[in-house]
Amino acid sequence: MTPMTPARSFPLSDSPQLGLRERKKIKTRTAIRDATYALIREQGYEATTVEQIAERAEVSPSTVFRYFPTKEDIVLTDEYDPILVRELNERPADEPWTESLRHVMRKAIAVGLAEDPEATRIRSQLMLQVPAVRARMLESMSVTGRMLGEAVAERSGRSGDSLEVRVYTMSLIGGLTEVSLYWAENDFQDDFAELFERALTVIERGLPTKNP
Amino acid sequence: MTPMTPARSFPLSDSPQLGLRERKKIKTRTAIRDATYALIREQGYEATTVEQIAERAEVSPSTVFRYFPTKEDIVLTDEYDPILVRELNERPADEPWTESLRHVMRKAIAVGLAEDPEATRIRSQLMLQVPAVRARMLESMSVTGRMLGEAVAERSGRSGDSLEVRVYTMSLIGGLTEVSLYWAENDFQDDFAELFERALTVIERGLPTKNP
DNA sequence: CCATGAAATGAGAGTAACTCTCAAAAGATG
DNA sequence: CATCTTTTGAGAGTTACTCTCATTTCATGG
Repeated sequence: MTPMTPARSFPLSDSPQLGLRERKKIKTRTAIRDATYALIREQGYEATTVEQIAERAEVSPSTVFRYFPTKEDIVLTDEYDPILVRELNERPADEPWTESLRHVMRKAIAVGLAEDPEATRIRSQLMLQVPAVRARMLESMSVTGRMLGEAVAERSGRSGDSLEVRVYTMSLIGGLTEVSLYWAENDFQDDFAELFERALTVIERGLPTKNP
Repeated sequence: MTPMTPARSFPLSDSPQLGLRERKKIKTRTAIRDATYALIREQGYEATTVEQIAERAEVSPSTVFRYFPTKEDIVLTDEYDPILVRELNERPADEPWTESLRHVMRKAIAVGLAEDPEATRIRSQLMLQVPAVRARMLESMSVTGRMLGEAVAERSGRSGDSLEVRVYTMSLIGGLTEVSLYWAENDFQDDFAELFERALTVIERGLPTKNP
């Protein structure tokens, strides 16, 4: 659920019994991300260079690239996909899986919006304005799609590699991405959850013809 | 329908009463594309530099960038989107528009496969292997989606900007993109048109649950 | 057929995202 | 504290892409 989940790494205040090394890694990771968001807010995406990001995050440019393969990824990457899938697997097994999906997505959206609304908004905005970001976003959505596909497959008694499952999940993802775009285009004025419900309805039931 | 349409420019043997200038432009355009396809076939995508492309096409690197904004676009761009939309608009107005879509897509696929099967295959392959290409492909599909959306909107008595139309077309596009990927992954052994039909069915009717 | 204007091209310099390599720094471990 | 491993920084190199300007190439009217 890349577009509406927050950017932060994990639990961040409580870092359990991880070694100092691991904790530092998490810290630089979020430092880089925070620096990036700040700079983008100030100057926009294109004007922000990786060198500037490195400077503000107080690391070397090399390190930035070690943590994020591309500049777009700094903005886009999150760690919520596995959580999302786990959540889906925990739904009661006899629930129709479209309904499960609905629940899980709804929850993901709620959490994302609550936990880091700014990041969520910045992401959607960039998705709208910067083609490279949008492209990469779709790409990463397709990864999410594959994970969902696995879960869906299990439930629906098909293989995750089957054409049917893949087409279905990707069409789902494609549709939902469009919701984010629509939301951003209208300056975040609509209620995201409601847009999402409408979208799900369309995807499930198709587009009723108004003039037959 | 970017992924399954050929790369060639227009009519190419018969260049009507276009000025010499226009004809030359078309020629360099296809020269660049042909050079690119050839080099990719020989060395792969990453290993092929724009400089090499320019050299083989006998133009300067500057010119390559004048014709195609990015390297990925050389592979991906086609001029069939408007044709596709026109075709859609020419379907009988009383035909259910899902049926119209079906017809039009089917035709696009047939034409694309017939006219330039190699380009079609190379594209799908690159989409599979090169993330940058796949990303850009999805991006360009979303443009196609918007055009389709306009047409669909007119038919279904909604605005092309409505959330419903946008979600619907993007989910359609997303699903169909997945068909190309699936096809490429399985080494083009399946019958594309048949895969496409199966995908449309899933999109229209949803995924029937096998174990309720 | 040539002169003038407009458009396309090439050459070259510049930027910024990435990649690779290697030596120095910092955390883990006994 | 000594050693081993992982992480970092520095720097050089590649390549996609941008901009500018002089030169060439086509279009056009006389």
